Amino acid sequence: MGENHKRVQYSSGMVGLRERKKQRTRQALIEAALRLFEEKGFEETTLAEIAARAEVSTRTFFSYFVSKEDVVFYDSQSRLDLAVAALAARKPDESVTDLLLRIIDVSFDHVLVAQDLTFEDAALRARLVLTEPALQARALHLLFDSQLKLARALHEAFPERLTLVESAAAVGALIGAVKVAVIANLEQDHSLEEIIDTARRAADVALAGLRSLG
Amino acid sequence: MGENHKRVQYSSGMVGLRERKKQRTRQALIEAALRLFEEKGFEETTLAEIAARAEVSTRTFFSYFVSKEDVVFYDSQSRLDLAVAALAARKPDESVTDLLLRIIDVSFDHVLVAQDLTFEDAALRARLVLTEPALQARALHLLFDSQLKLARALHEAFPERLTLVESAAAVGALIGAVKVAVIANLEQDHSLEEIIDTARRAADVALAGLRSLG
DNA sequence: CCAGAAAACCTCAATGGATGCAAAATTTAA
DNA sequence: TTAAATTTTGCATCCATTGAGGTTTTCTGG
Repeated sequence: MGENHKRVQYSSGMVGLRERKKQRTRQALIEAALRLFEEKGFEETTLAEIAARAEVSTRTFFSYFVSKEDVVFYDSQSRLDLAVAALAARKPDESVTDLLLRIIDVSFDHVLVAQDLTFEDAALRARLVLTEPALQARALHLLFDSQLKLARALHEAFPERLTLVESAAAVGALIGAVKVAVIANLEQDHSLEEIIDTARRAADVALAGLRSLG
Repeated sequence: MGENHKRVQYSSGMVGLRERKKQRTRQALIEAALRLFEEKGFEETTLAEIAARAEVSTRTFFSYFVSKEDVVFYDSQSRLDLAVAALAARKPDESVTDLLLRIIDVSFDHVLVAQDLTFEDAALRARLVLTEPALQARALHLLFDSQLKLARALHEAFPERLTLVESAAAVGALIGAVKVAVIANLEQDHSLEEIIDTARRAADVALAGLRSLG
């Protein structure tokens, strides 16, 4: 048994073993948590159980997620990044409303393809968020933060055309309309297509007013 | 010492001793909590301290409020009632947008006069909610619930004119616009008048679109 | 291959919010 | 005055979250 442990040379873009292990631990925690939430519910699952299934100590959980709720929203950051990127990549001739519509579309696409990480967790997450008050509160908080960041980004994208207040009002109106409409309607319809349709109708209501902004 | 303990006769509308004591305990808990949050911050205040200052047991706190955060929002229910009442008391000729504007106004008036319960707690509460993440999450959750209820009430007020989705979109757009705009702007201005002005401008942006609903 | 240095992990202990339960105190109604 | 109904209280307990200190693993430069 000889030389099979040559020194690894890290070229740019290459990640070391440490980093890879971290990603694996993170994934293990996410999967463990989601499976357990699915099997026995959010409240009924303890952190000790999650950590045990992921084979780490309870303490370690908190170096990956700030709270038990947070593990459910593991991809919220990348989602926001996506929206902000869509905003930054605007075409010079694009109107504000077109841009906003495109952001809505990009977000929905993201839900549909779920490139980010595996599973059909989208449905599970939706069920959990709709069911568990703690998760609902966390979701609203994250969404709100995203709105603020989007509003600032929008204002910076159109500094001459939109004031900060107008940007915030636009983002708030659009997302607020979609959010409340979708949730209010959620007890009736079920298919993803219907939900997306509801969202679009709500967005239209909100956007009609935003067109006056130019 | 003789007869100074005659039996109290309860006439209609009169509340018994039990009920009055409950109200007093509730008030004591609210005041104790707010004072302590003001003095040492939300996180730094323990339930034991709140209960001690209100002169009840720690356990009793939880028969009045479901959580530590909840004390801060002691009047959220009556606020919602107010808005729903304003909605129910619509004039037959009033348009949807006028009605929505009136609800916004009613809510602001409520902040300004604070008839409900005492103090200039409004400012303290605003500071706390803006500062403490736990309170912010709770506030967003309560606000969201209110929006859903308002949306349903609006739909029932105009069953022929607005679908549930349209009602929800309208409420979500209006409140979403106001909320995000006010918060986004909060770092700059300070006076209550400026804030209300910001809110009105945001409401205008959202309302412009809602007019298309009739 | 080896010796730090740095990063991740682990164990242990403590804090504090929240809940269930049964006994004790208080208020109401008869 | 007494019994029923309601509140309050004193535990006991659960569990999320955090801090401290020590151990293992990975990385980096000889």
